[in-house]
Amino acid sequence: MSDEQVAAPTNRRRISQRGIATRERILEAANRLMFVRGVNATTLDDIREASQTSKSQLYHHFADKQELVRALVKYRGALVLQRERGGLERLRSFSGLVRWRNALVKANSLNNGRYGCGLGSMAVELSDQDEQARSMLLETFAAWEKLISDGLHRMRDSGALRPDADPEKLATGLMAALQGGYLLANAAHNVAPMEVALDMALEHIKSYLSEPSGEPTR
Amino acid sequence: MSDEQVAAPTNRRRISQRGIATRERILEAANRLMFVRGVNATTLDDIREASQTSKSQLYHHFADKQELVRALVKYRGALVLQRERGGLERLRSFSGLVRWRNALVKANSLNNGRYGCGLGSMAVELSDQDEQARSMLLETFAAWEKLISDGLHRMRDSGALRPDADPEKLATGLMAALQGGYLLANAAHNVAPMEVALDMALEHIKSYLSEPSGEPTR
DNA sequence: CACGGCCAGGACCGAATAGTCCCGGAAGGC
DNA sequence: GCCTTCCGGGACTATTCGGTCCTGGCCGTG
Repeated sequence: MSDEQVAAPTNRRRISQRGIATRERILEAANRLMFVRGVNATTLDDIREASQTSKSQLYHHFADKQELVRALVKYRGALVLQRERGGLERLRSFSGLVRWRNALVKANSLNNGRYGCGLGSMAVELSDQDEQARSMLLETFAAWEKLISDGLHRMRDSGALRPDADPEKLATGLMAALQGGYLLANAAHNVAPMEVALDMALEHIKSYLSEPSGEPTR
Repeated sequence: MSDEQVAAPTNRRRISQRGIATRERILEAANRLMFVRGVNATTLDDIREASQTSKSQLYHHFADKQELVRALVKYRGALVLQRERGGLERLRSFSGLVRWRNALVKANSLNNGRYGCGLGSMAVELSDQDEQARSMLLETFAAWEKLISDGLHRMRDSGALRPDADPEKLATGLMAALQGGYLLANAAHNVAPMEVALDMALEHIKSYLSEPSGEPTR
């Protein structure tokens, strides 16, 4: 772990492109398998096989399973944030939110609602058993919510949202609806509940839109 | 399971009060432990120890761990529905919903948001690994939502809710907000997100209240 | 009061899975 | 072009945990 700190006299490069590729392959396999089976139900042998590597590599790149899981939390968090940045960074209007909603629903409908949210599932499974994983997930959720609330702030600044709208609370509510929607959709093997949940959150945000464009509740 | 059906000639009582008590003790212990550690992270030895019983009892009352987990799903589902029936059966007004919300938040705040919803956590952990458990959880969620939507129907029939309110969708949205709130609160070790989520859902329902009592959006 | 069935206890077994070790071989510097 | 260094492979070990089995004793019944 921290023995990279101990710089040997001769500049030794402990990084190698092949090594990085292997590490990536392991994480990618862990990501796939743990997404569908859950973290605890996935064995290291499953991962080894799926990643076309070996035990020694797993333990070369990760101290133990817990470390691998933590690395996965980081990995998956980065993936989600990157994806979400694409959909939210330029958010400036309500219709942008609708497009964002549609993209999430569409993606999840490919699985018929199964598996839920990569981050949400891990949060449920790990929050009570790995404090460090929990706090990383918490940060990721915060960053994700911030992408949303930043967009809402822009909408408020531009006058699209009324001044009394609270972007942070709206973002939290939307995130909860999203996560709850994922959860119910997973239990139902059907995206419908997720759609209903997101539509509720969007209607709630809609109720904070400024008058000009019409504010009929229905 | 169904071998009680096969009635032997002589009326043999296979039930005994002590046996029932033991079974109950096992389920109660499993309920407690799996609530805080999660299902997969709880071992049968943990349960045996916590319930002051032995291995043979576990396997006397349950065929295997999976059966125990399924029994727990039923057990916990019954508990939740019973609790929720108390809070929702007489629901007739918006303030009743607020009281219901407050009770849930208060209960969860005792854990500082930890552990989440007993049903929701199981749904996440089991949906991808036990089809039967998933469908039982799905039914339980449906029954829970029905308690809510029945109340909303009563409110609509009495004129408290506008005719264009859709009790089923509102109930699904509320349930998603609740589950998402539990999830975020668990990750944060803080009930705040759950409160925000529930308040969003309640405000959404509020927007469907009839005019007379005032309909200020804010 | 004796007998038989059911329940509690816990030692024991086997499989699965996390984690270790050693060797072969490729890559890159001297 | 050799030699050190690090990466990859997979056999091996240890442990945990689900599941079995045998023993003893309590309880109700004839």
